[in-house]
Amino acid sequence: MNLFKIPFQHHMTQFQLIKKSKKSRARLSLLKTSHGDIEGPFFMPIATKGAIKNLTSEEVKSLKSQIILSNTYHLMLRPGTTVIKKAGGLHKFINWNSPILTDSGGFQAYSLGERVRNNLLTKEQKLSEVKFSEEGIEFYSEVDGKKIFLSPEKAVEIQIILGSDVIMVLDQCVALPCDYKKTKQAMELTTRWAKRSQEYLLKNKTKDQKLFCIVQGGTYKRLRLQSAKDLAKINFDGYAIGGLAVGEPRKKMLEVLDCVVPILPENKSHYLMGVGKPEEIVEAVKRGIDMFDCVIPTRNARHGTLYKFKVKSLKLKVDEKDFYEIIRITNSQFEFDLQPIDLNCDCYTCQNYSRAYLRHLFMTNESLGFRLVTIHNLAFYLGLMERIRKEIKEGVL
RNA sequence: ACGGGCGUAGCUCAAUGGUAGAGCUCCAGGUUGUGGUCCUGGCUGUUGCCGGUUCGAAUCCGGUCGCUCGUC
Repeated sequence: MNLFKIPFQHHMTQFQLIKKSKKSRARLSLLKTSHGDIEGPFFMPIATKGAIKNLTSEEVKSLKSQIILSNTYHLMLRPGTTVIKKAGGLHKFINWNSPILTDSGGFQAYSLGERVRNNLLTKEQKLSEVKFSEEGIEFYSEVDGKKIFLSPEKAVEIQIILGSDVIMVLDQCVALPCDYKKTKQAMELTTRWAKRSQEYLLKNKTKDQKLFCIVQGGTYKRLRLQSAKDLAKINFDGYAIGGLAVGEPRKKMLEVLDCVVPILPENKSHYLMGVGKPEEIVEAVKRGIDMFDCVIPTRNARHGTLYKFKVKSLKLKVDEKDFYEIIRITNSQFEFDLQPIDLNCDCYTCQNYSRAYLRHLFMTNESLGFRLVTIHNLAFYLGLMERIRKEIKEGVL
């Protein structure tokens, strides 16, 4: 019997702007969720299928990751919502008590479409097209080839069941280069889907689950502006920028941020999806972005590419892109190198293991190697965000 | 001592008379809301050595050196 059950309050402050930099558009923020508050700018490690590859939830927590990202599309295929519902939601299922953001599946449709277009699928995989319509997206399961239909409502419904703290709207991401007309259609469809998503969520949610919309429009400034304006008229909990870092020059990406971020609601989260390299993250923070996610630290770890700060000083000279370096651990120069990846890193890997040992683990294909360097790369990315927050606090960035 | 087998890239081996190759190693790149423990390139050769046959030899023949197995 819970007599003191507090009803969900829509009016509570969910996003707090702590500080605005005077040197750039960078900001310190606090995003409040029922699984805890998140200090921004922050980075979300990727747990597509409900796991940061090679790590336990406890390990990710001990790295001080404030939030992780999972994926609607992958989880609806396997294990399916029935299992997760029975487990009591995704948090309980994967033993992660902190916030979770779930991506909607729109990007997976785009990615699959690209693979079909470029003939990158293996013979066993079906060469079926991805079809976008007003109603939603039709594509085929990678698991058993079964036809799958994802509408904006369906995507939200699944994310409600997953229990994610931040729900992403279904969107249409276009492959670059893409002509103006097609880009415009995709952008407008994404906005209509965002409205439908919100209507569905407001009718069906029973607890604090935020909804983020997604700005589209390719590399056309006019379309990006229209997208941002249209979405800003609707009261979403956060504003994501999608469809970037998909092959366009970095300069283009920053130009889009320069024109879009200033017209997003100031008192809401700004999320740059899928980005990026360390220097890109810093540049985006300076343009007013609060949230990031990217596969780079975890995927590159598995491919033997490690990240290391070059300078001890907290000052990031990001314009010269010289504040970090890359180590390819399989290079023979590390065969006898008994020092840690980074002497100044306090991660579990650097405290206990040498480059020579990590190289040995990679050369012999021991899965422990993947675990240890994934831990380090995430420590690097999360440490980068910590430095960024500190520099904004100190008025440096 | 006799008989058989083998000798090709740093390593393991392909190529049976017609442009000397692969895998691993090594080196250099790449990876951006994970369908990826992956992808792209690059370096490396007096084919043990000497001679012969042939338009042409890693390949066939003779010799020689080395390794290996077997028999006495």
